[in-house]
Amino acid sequence: MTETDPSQIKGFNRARERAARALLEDYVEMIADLAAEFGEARITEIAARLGVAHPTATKAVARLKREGLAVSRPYRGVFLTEAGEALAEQVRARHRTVVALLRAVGVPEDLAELDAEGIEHHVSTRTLKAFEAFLASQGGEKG
Amino acid sequence: MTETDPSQIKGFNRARERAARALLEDYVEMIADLAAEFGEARITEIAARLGVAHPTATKAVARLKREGLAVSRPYRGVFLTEAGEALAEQVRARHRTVVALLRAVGVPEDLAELDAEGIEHHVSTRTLKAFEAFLASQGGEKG
DNA sequence: TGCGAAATGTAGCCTTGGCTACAAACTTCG
DNA sequence: CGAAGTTTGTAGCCAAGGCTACATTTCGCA
Ligand SMILES: [Mn+2]
Ligand SMILES: [Mn+2]
Ligand SMILES: [Mn+2]
Ligand SMILES: [Mn+2]
Repeated sequence: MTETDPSQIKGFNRARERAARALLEDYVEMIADLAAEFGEARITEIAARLGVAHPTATKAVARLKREGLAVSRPYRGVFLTEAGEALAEQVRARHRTVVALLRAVGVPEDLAELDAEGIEHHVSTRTLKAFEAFLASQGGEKG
Repeated sequence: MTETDPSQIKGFNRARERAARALLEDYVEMIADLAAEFGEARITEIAARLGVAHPTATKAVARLKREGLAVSRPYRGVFLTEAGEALAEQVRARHRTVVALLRAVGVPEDLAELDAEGIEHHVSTRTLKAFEAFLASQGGEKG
């Protein structure tokens, strides 16, 4: 009896892994936003928009660099590598889809945006596909 | 120009706060499960089901005790306080609703269960209400 | 041009949440 | 009843992600 359910463990482990990646994803997305707006992402601006102190942003960017997602030189802006750009695009698309799904099931826009910031990091690729299919069916039905 | 959007900061801050609570919530839910099944929750069993080493579970339980959610004596089982029970019930209900919503928009059952383990912690009360309303409307429509 | 303000870097601290290794207590059973 | 096995506790390590305080560099402008 009482065999520990492996799929339950899997769920917890996955949630932990995704939580660990969440920060990286938000930084990458933010850097892409700033690059689009100003041509470069400055540490101070990244920190301000994420609501953290600047040394916190510096540490996170160091981690991005270590993982090959960004590059930077001292006292200069931060730039995404190709891998970083690709991740940013994926993250941004997922964010949009999650917000759209929340809206589609009746969550008010402001709240959808707030909750999506956390939810998005736990939505797997296949679940995202399901969201897209659902949205397509809804869109077609009602216009 | 370029005023930092306060609602965006709010979203990131909220996601961070919720991520910090996620672990506590999973422990409380697990302890409630084990209490229902065995009458008490042992450290070894908690650790096994969450997929962590036992000292990790011990530390987390210490935090639960510090926050008034659980009690325990050395070499004995862990028990929830009234506050802990209340949180467990709330967490369990939210978990069910999140899974149901994912299923309702077309996510396969196994995947819904896996993704819900992470998503649930970022669903606010009002968003949960919206999910329930959506599910009720779906259920009524099709039976 | 150069000085003051702003941005960035760096040092060092804290908490959380992982881990391994080992010590101590409890339980089971011969 | 006591030895062996199981469970729990404890010590100590690590990385991530927060922070403040202070040093240094860059930038804007008088
Ligand atoms: Mn996010
Ligand atoms: Mn996002
Ligand atoms: Mn969970
Ligand atoms: Mn859960």
